[in-house]
Amino acid sequence: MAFRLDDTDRKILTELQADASRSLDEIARAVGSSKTPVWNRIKKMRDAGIIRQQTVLLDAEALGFEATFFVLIRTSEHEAEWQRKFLATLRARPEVQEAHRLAGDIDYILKVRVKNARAYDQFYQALISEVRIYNVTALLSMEEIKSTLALPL
Amino acid sequence: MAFRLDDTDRKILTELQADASRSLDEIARAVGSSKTPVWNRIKKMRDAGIIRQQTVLLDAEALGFEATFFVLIRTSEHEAEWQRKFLATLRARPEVQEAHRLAGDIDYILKVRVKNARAYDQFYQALISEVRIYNVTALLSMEEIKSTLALPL
DNA sequence: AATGAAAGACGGCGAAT
DNA sequence: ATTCGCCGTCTTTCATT
Repeated sequence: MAFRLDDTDRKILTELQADASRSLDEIARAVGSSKTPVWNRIKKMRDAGIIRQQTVLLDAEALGFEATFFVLIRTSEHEAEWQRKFLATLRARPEVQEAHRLAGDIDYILKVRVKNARAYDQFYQALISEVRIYNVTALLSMEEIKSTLALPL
Repeated sequence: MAFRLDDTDRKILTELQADASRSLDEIARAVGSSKTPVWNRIKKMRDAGIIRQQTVLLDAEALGFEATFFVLIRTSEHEAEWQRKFLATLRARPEVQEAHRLAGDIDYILKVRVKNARAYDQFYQALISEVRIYNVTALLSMEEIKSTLALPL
């Protein structure tokens, strides 16, 4: 899984992360190379799965998604079947933007993005009706200070 | 800031979120329209800031970013100057992918992505040396179950 | 591994409906 | 607000060094 990047690869990824809408020529100029080699490198990284997806970042607030919750979950269940169902539920729910299994006494953390507090409650009710959960703490975000996916290469 | 989207706008955004590398013609076909109207709508949404950025999603693990922490922060300081400095620090630190100010007894949550536990410790030491913090809990992710930015439009 | 050329596809925009 | 269609630019490939 460890992919060897050289300096040029890293520069290309940095440029693409910052703005993937630019033309190959512009990217090439920015990294001090030219079209074809840059194109070949991008293709290689795409094929290797380093570059997963090309997408657009939307303004969630402007689209009416005004509430973000971080949800800390403790469970007493650790059977395979319970976990399978829990994960399937999380994956199926579009308001769940992130879900991680944790080390320590909190078992899972979710990031849930919804239109309002009511929509969160609906999600919460649906979740606990589908799987047994021992303890849930919801942290409500008041302000998104920073949000980026960019990796510091 | 509330932007009025119609059904076609929503479909376009859904398609772009799923794969922004496709041509205008393909997007247009997918949403049941044609090139120019789709182009005009995208331009409008771009200008309105609904579409913020076009970017690539990278495979963090394959690039050696193997540790993700969620960091819960309590502070006793609530002065403007302290907060200004704290936010500036978070924004300047590339390992901080997300930072939210919270309601409730936990004041802030961070998502921190680093190469390994050592790199996290370096971040932590740098953070507490720059600003006074009352209490920090770091939650280590064992498994990323889900990660998406897609909003359910 | 990089350059240059070249075909075809695509974006961007205007005119017309 | 959509269709058609044009032109210039860009992607993608290949031959060459």
